[in-house]
Amino acid sequence: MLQHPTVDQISLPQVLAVLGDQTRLAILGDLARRGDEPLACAEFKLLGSKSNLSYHFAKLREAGVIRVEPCGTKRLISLRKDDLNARFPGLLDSILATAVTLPPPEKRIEQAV
Amino acid sequence: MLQHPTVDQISLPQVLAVLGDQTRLAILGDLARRGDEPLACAEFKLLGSKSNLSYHFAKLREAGVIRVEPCGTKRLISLRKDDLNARFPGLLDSILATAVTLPPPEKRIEQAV
DNA sequence: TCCTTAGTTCAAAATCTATTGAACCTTTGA
DNA sequence: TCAAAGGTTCAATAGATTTTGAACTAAGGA
Repeated sequence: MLQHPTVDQISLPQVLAVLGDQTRLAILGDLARRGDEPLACAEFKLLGSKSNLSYHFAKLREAGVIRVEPCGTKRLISLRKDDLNARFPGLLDSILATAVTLPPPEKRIEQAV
Repeated sequence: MLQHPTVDQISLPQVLAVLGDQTRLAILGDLARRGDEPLACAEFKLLGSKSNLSYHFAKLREAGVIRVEPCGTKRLISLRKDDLNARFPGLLDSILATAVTLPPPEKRIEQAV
């Protein structure tokens, strides 16, 4: 099973450090724009290579920002909205408000089909 | 004069990246605990060496998190509370709520007089 | 004027983070 | 059973960040 921190193991410095990155903020923006629907890793492919995304998902998961659940050959990514709200009230909302408006990193443009 | 970004130049990824660091979060915690009183650099000396703090203050200033004003031979550090609230409503408050409770980095303990 | 206080700057070293591609694993469907 | 889809892991590299100490600067007071 994939390791996820419990709510009280989520650390502010770690969450901030993990979200202080264009690619990971773009992942958050995509998740938020799609509502509460969990997305498979492949949905984010414009943001980087498979292995690079895998790295970013692990960072987000270890920090407690996303949940990753195996589902067949896929893995579904979802935001740990309730957990983050419980731990740091107001934080996620204020970040998402801006994250959904952020221009995506260069790569997405270059690789756009 | 010291360069400070204007309110609309403040960038979320940069603010988050800058605050995703124990030392800088501790600086924020100290500022918040002292109310709105500006503090001189030397007040933070338990958090690191002079040159190291100078580096962290520059990072915080460049990201738009603090304001640094010369005052005699000192420099007074203050939080850009209003500017951050205007740019990212709710963000600073939710971070401060936790930052003021955070255990200080190891160094402070070792160097405590 | 000279000294002290307070902080900056610089270059070097140490450390950490992100990115890549190749090889791999696991589940599912044919 | 085999192949494909969807991801992970690893080692290597590149790049960025943090830390250090020594040398420096600027303002204020004796």
